[in-house]
Amino acid sequence: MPSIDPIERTLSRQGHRLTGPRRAVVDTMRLLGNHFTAEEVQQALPAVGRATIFRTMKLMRELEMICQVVLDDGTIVYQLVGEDESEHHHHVICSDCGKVAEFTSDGLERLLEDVASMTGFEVGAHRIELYGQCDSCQKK
Amino acid sequence: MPSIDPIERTLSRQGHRLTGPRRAVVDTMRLLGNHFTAEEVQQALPAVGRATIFRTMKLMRELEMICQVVLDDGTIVYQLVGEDESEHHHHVICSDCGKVAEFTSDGLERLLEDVASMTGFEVGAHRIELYGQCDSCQKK
DNA sequence: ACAGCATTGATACCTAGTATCGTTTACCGA
DNA sequence: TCGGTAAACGATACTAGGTATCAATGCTGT
Repeated sequence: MPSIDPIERTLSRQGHRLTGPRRAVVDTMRLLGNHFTAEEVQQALPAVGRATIFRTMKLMRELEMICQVVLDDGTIVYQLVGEDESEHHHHVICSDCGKVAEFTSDGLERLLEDVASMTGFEVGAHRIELYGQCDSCQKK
Repeated sequence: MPSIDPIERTLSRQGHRLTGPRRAVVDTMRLLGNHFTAEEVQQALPAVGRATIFRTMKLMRELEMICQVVLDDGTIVYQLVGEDESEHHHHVICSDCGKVAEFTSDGLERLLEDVASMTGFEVGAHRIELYGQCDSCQKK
């Protein structure tokens, strides 16, 4: 009996069990909105064990259901990935409110190829994060 | 009586004391070569307190004498910044041997400006790290 | 409906770093 | 060169974010 929920569907289709704690974690992430820390998820779910929260988040990261974002001060937040936007993308992060936005850029990818060949590296992955002020924080 | 060492010179010119532990940390970093973790510095200097290692490394980061590099698995290494290459740059990291190389790219900077205006963000800082195989690891 | 294995919670542990605090020491000025 | 003093020190305890262990629980295919 596949659930209607796309995240839960993907989990079970990938051979993972659909347990109460997992559903709770997914629901909580949606409640928390744009971005959240592991600790926020944890505090919202005192009934779920700490290890389970981290295990579930790790699983979701592996299945690319959430992505990890490193803020400029080094703290780590996560964001749910929508079905449509699951393609390769990067993040712009507001240093004031912490809001995380996404962007894609073909130009960027091409430029990275150039850099790769210049340095003699064969580049497989990258981490790109931009920090600044979102438009609403600029207005304040 | 300014010392001949450029790093030590900068330290004292910026109003910081030139202590034994600080000299030891700087020397050790040079011995460790291309890149090193805080733990490696620590283990090479059992006589120096753990807190002092981290305090010194934090200070050096603030004075931009070393830069922090996040590896693809999340571990953090550091690299001494040469006097000449102290300008804005990014890192290419070998996933096999951990070697850290640097690059600069005006094109990249320009592209990031574009992305910024597209998303409505005013971007102040960024974190860019490329992961791959360096030429010598490719040959193996 | 039930066996079996994935998953769980509790707990201990880990890495990377910061805070506190009483002691030591580099440095500047006399 | 000799203090006085604030900066820096080591030891220690603590934090954040995450992993390892292991016995108990509970999904799920048949």
